[in-house]
Amino acid sequence: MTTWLLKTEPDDYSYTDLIRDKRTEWDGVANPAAQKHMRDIKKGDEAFIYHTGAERAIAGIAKVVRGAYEDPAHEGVRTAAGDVKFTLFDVAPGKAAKTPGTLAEIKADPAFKDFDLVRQSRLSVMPVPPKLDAKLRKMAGL
DNA sequence: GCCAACGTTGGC
DNA sequence: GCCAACGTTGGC
Repeated sequence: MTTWLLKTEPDDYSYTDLIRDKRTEWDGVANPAAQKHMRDIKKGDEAFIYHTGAERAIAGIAKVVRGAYEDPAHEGVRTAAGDVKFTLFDVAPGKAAKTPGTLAEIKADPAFKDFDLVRQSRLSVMPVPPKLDAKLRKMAGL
């Protein structure tokens, strides 16, 4: 069981949209580093949904209802290492955050100093180490 | 609105 | 295969 963090621009797709849809394919990720992480996403994993843009806060947590599978839009494309290059996974809403776990709050805690969200601001899919997972849940009231 | 950090593209 | 130019993301 791994916990992930998924970034989204709420104007494009927000946690509220996920609640409305009840389930969605997490697509639109082209970045190779993010795709590398996505291949490891399994059914039963959980994922914080983080809103970028003006919000910069955790909006809620989602459940992975279908683990990584090949994106039919890019079928047959492989990486140099022979992995499926483009995968998708499906998520369903979990709980909405009671309190926003803001980026400012995250940055204020030295434990997050090496976290990808802080270190590599452009990465859109990243694993959350267990210690940070617990802290984030506390911050967001999840 | 700006710009740093990073990815991608295309000419060589 | 390198790298300069260009495009994009996301925090500020």
